[in-house]
Amino acid sequence: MPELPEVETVMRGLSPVWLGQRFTRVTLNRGDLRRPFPQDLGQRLTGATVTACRRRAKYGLIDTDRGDTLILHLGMSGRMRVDPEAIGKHDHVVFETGNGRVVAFNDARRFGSLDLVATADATAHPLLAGIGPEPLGPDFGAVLLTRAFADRLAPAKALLLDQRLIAGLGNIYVCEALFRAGIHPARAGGTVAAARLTSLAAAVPAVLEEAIAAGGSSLRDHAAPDGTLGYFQKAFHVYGREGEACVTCDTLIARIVQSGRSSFFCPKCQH
DNA sequence: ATGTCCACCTGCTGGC
DNA sequence: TGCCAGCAGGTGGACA
Repeated sequence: MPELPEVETVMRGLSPVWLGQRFTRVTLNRGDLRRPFPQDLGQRLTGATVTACRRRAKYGLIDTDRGDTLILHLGMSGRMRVDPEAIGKHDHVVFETGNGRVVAFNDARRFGSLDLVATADATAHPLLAGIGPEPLGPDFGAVLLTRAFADRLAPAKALLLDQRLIAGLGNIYVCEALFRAGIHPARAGGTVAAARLTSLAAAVPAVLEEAIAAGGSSLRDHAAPDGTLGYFQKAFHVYGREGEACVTCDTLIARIVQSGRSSFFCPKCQH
């Protein structure tokens, strides 16, 4: 479920459950996801109090008063289930806190990851070190996009998905932002007109903020930890709408495959 | 460096 | 009803 707005929704949902609370028990139901869990994960977390629930790109960061930061990535199918009725098949890690709440990190496909590092080292973590600016932060804008797209042969779609250039965008929001900016997903980055890059610089934060306000997009999964569903998928203009009418011009939305992933776009509105 | 492709997993859907 | 192909929100590493 997780692009930037979904991870943001998850961390906002986790915050009232965890902030100021002490982990009383951390149960590992397997030893790894994409990568092995740190050996001492449970030991280091148990007894520690949560001081912050943050997000960087598509990573959730949970700081503790012991100077550690839990870094979690939800992969494709990861969810944080709060107070589940029962522990299920893919509840790989279960966190219990002093307030009696239970949070299960559930991830059927196991593309997610979990690591625990010193808070001071968190931004230097190999997973986070190379990630580009936050699209909702002060460093994002037309200047950054212009630099990122200049002289590039790679399609606009691929550049926006590259986490080293911009943090947090995934397949859905790239498709939606490109539609809003009138840019064809297959257009080489270096050939996108300056005016469209300016549109894109506005479209990216706009679509992300609208999605966050809607609680993210729920396709197969629950977006928020408390089980409430995000509803931004109702506002998609192109994603998943192959063969349906463009909201602007009625032309049928098309789908192409780029690097093995679907891109949805309006053949008339996007150039 | 840049661009492309595949592997990593499980689950669901739609067509036959 | 059953089977199977195709598809799914991501990323890291291998390759030319």
